[in-house]
Amino acid sequence: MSESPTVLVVDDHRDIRDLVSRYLQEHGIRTLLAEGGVTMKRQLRDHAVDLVVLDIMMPGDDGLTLCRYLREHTELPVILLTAMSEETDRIIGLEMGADDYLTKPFNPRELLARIKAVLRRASALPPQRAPMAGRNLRFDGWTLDVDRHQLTDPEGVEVSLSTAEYRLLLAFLEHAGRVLSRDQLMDLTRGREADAFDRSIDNHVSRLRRKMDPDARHPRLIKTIWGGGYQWIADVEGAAE
Amino acid sequence: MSESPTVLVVDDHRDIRDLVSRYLQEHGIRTLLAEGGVTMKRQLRDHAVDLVVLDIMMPGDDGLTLCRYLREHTELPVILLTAMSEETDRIIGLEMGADDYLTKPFNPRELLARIKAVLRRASALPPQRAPMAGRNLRFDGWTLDVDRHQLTDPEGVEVSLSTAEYRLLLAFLEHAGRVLSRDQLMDLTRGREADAFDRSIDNHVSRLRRKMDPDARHPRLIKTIWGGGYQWIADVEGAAE
DNA sequence: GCGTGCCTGCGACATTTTGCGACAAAACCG
DNA sequence: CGGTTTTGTCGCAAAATGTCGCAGGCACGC
Repeated sequence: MSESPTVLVVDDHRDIRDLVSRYLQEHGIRTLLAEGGVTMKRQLRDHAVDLVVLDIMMPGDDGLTLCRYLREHTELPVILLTAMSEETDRIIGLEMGADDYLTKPFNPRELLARIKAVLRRASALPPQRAPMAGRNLRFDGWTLDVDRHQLTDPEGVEVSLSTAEYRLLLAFLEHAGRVLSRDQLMDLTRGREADAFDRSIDNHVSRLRRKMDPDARHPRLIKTIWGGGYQWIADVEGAAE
Repeated sequence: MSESPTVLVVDDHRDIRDLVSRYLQEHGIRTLLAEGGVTMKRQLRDHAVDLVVLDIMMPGDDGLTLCRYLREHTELPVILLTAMSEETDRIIGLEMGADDYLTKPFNPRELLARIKAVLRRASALPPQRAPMAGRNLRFDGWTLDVDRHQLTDPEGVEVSLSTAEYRLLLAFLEHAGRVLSRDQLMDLTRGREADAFDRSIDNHVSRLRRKMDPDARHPRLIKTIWGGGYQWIADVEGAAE
């Protein structure tokens, strides 16, 4: 999904389709469009779709009918667009099992954030929590006490980590050697909603490096994979993998 | 659960679903809805649900049947909604293992309070087994005499604790190593309802730290988990876990 | 009943952690 | 080499936490 997910936008208003489509494409998401149920089904038949954005207020086959259709015939996640006041629609939509909804008028950025959040959840890394507990992890002279959230540098000095820094470090250690995208790191550290322009992972990596890996030219611990994310490059003793 | 718990509301009356859903969402709880058993099961299949609110008076698969289904197929906590006079249903419901019930007409605020209470309980902890009694707990040089509620510092000097401080300390010792949310700590120390802006736990932690763990930078006993709560990080001898 | 002292919760303010915009620096692309 | 994309990092503001002082409540002794 980090690649380029495909989203099918179903809405009878051309201007909305265009707006959404353009915005999503500008942010690395492939879009397919449909103005109603017939086109939607053809698109689904002809293309590999990762997620459907569905306006619930449409003539003909209305949105709820299509939502039910999607539920019954596919496994696709669905995000509904509902008119501001149509609480009822929203509620029915949630009953039908939509994964999220957005009320119109909506902020495209908000839509993108929801899309990414839903897709991230679908492609999350297998967690591997249990084996870590009760261990000390060692790498390049450093020691991380997993129970105490306590980090010790090669000279034995304790270095305090904030919660987010600790989680990020642990995510790296649990997946040492693997290239982790920002989305994956976001998932591993919180599962929080990622904004389109969320640079918080970069910030935390920066803060971690300042404490642990100050030579930016030749990182010994966290390597930047240009266009891909970050990678833990030091050997880790005591890790499960 | 501190995150944003998801509650599935199962009721055949749209107005009730509507009311409950809106109220809960306004207070930071995600809601999913179902008008009956079929939708309920689909929602459970498709989403991560933390708790189910179930109307017991429904046509078709009636509420008791669904409650039994939930008991047998899930570990989810259940709160029942019952009509005022249906004492029988209520009793049967509790016998079936519902975690709480509310009689209609109910106050949404009351429902929210019950939901929070049940979730707190559910997300916590092997309930305190009696074995603590009659023991002395030791950690980092300190000793807590559980029977006498008496604390002794590493030099053998007795340190007096107020009731709340003692309970808080015991809660930590009984769940050493675990991250405890403020809600959970509230439960463990009093079972009292946690207000949104209740900072009393923070205060008690602060007071405990002043007596026992004065170096805020490098706590040896109680660590703050930002956005999560507190965690006892010292080894405890004599504890059950 | 009345004062005294301790416990407790709350408001208020200080401090820390986080996330985000902005812009500089680096990497990539021809 | 210039132009574009991606990343590094700074500063700021919002959110969460730490902590102080105060006031109400309660127990106790007079």
